[in-house]
Amino acid sequence: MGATKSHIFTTTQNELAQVAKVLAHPARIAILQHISKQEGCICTDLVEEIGLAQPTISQHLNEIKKIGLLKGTFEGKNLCYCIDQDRWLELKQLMNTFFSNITLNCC
Amino acid sequence: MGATKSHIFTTTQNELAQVAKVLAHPARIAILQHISKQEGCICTDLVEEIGLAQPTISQHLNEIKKIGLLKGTFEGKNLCYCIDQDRWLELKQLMNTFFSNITLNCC
DNA sequence: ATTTAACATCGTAATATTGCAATATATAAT
DNA sequence: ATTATATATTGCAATATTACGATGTTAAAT
Repeated sequence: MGATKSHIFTTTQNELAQVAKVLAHPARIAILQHISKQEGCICTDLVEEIGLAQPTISQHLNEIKKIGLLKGTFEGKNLCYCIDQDRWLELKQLMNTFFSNITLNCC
Repeated sequence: MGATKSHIFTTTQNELAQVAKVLAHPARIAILQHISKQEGCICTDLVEEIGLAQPTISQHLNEIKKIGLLKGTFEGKNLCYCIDQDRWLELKQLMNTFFSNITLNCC
């Protein structure tokens, strides 16, 4: 025991939870907001901006990447990437649908 | 180390992450969806519906309660509660604002 | 007053997350 | 080729989450 029992839930329920999990850390919220503030792709020092150690930032970026939210060049000296528009709108839609489908017919 | 460094982030960033954290489990998504399907307040067997043990469900309900999303009677034999409308709309708004404020000006 | 039913709490095991130092890798610059 | 710089990976410690059995609590029913 201790692990989430994903198999007893629907695909959508698991998907929603997975997206929420990525957003469930202030560092990842901050990273997304910071990328969004940039003009184009981000190539600057996210480590200084956020205030966590480099491996920690790298780890958080990986979580965001896992759900397909980042695209760009990931090799070489300068990492240049940005938010994947299509995926972002997809997830925004998913969240919005969830929030809208909860009907409040009580109290 | 191992604990989230909340103090280096803004109130909004922490708040968003906290809300997302509550949604970051399929059981809690399922619970919210199930309450929403009911006509009025929920007084039925959530344990059977979801398929997790009673203490586990109780724990998840507590997480949802912590961010003020449930209201109703919590004492006695029959637990009757529902989603707090004002709070729900507040959180929906918070999430929506976050998603809308991320601008996609790249690639 | 006892029993029963519904839910909460406690204790604990399994697993996941967070964070960072150390180290590896990969490219650009010299 | 060597050095410098940027990011990834590894390994590990601290903490948090998930799940449930056992037990406690509360109130209605008998």
